[in-house]
Amino acid sequence: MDREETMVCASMTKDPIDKLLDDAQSGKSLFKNREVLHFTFIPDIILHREDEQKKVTQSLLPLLKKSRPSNLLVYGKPGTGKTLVVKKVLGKIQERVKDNSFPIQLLYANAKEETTLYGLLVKLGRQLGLTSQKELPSTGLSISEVFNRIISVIEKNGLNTVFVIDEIDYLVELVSKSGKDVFYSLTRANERLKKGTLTLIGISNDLTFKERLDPRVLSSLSEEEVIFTNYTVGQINEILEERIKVAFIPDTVDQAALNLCSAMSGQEHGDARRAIDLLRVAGEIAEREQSDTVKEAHIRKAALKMEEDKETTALNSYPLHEKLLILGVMKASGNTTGEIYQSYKNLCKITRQKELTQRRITQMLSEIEMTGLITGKIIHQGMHGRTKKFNLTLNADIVKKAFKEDLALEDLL
DNA sequence: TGTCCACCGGAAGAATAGGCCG
DNA sequence: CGGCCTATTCTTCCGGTGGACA
Repeated sequence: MDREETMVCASMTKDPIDKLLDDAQSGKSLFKNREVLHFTFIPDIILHREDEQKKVTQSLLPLLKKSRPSNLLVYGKPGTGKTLVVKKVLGKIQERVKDNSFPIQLLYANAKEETTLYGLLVKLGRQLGLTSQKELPSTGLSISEVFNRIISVIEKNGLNTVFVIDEIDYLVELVSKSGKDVFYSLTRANERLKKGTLTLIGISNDLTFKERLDPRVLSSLSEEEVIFTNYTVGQINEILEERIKVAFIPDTVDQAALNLCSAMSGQEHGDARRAIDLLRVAGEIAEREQSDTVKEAHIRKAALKMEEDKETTALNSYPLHEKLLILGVMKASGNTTGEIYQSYKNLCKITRQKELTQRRITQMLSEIEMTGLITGKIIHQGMHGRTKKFNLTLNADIVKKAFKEDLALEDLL
């Protein structure tokens, strides 16, 4: 991608920018194939996941025989290849079944990316061909109506659908907020279908989320379970080596850098995604610095950069009032809820926004606290009442940098 | 020992924004 | 269009809290 874009620009010549670009291009590249360093790039071999692949495949075998497999629950920490394996297996099954008049429709949604239950269902519906606003409006219908429409498409076309819901633990949150029992309908949808089938594959990072689930739902959702273990540092090392072979020009990654990279992401979480991303970013940094090889220092820099980027995107994805509130936390004279609320009200006045009530603000603070951008702690001050004190966990400069682009906040920075 | 601060956080329902249907 | 539906966000209301201070 990057490379293509630069080429397009460079072909237009004359500009001083192009000069720079030309120079950069003629400088040596460390990469052979950068694509491979995206975790989601699926190579044919997914290392060290043989058991899991086998289990997932086994539980989905009925699809080949035109019958409905059990619903499936997949557990594992982030970066353990859960989604990759599921997608790979389903892809292969789809491939085999393509010509025997038994099409499999694959639907994928990530519950974390949707703020509402409705949004999640719509996302799934869209993949079933309910694309137009008319067929499936993005708001306004009742949940059960959306559900009925999805079911009726499946029925009408006699589809065999596989719903893959990533981070399904998050869906429990969404459901519990609105009280509707969509989960139940989903897991039991087959009883309503005369033609076509519906198989649910839930992917979860949180091993404890079962406890929060309605037992009726649980029994039908986790007919089969596959647990993905964390990668060990050694395994991550091998995975990286494998990708390095394809992605980099030979001998451009120092052994020390490789070791550091697998250690940094492996020890704590066993997270291969992070390891691969880290390596890619480090490679890019090294290249920009015109270094011949990727060194330990580049890995460290990359780790910093990734941390910052993560925070920046998290900050930017907040709605306006949450942003104002975060700024409020930054600018407040103290860090108790009352002081933060005052500060927030002030910012509202400046930006001419209607201020929300303190109740709502405390709720927002708790929500932001969940994501880890701020930390809160309840303290009792005797006569001076009870309050919760909040602290920003990130650097104020990063917040400023992140919010700079938001026009509504321009005056505040 | 009792008071009382300053806010917590649950519950309920109003407000808003959209779609249906006659 | 008007009446009625739902989902989601926000407000209103309020009982509850733990310890410093009188």
